[in-house]
Amino acid sequence: MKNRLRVLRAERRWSQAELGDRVGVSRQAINAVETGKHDPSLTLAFALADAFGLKIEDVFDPKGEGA
Amino acid sequence: MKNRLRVLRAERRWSQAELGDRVGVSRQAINAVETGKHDPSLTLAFALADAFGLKIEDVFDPKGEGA
DNA sequence: CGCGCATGTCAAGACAACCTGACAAATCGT
DNA sequence: ACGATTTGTCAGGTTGTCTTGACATGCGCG
Repeated sequence: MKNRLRVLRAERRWSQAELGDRVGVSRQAINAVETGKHDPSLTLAFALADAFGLKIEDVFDPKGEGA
Repeated sequence: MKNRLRVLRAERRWSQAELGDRVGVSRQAINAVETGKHDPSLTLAFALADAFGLKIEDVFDPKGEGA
């Protein structure tokens, strides 16, 4: 599962810790998703998309090019 | 996490087992998501949305009214 | 009635997604 | 150079997602 967290976060100048606070998870959880170690839960994926004002499909990519 | 699986499945006349086959999980996993016992993984959520030709946001609702 | 199919549910287990707490290394501002 | 922040990572533990296998129920069909 690819994601655009690092870019989206950089655009807003948010640290991993700040994003974690905003969506209600630990900074380690953000790091693990961002570096591809975990896939997020659906709940967390919704929270992350919402934090950036985007759709899940605009943040996460299940493969390479889908939509 | 609410979802429209039962309706979408009924529209296509698919059993839980058939949907499970289509997305690559057991029928019990489909049942558990459909009856609200589990939230699906993000990977499964993408697979389910894809099976219906919809976006995740059109199948799952994190609460009541979001987008 | 007897059969097949769909659904709901339980149990036991494997593994993934989270947590807290800690430590090291790179970067940034002053 | 120094201190503060950020990121990456590890350990150990809890909870959630999914698996197989099993059993009961309801429903339509012959």
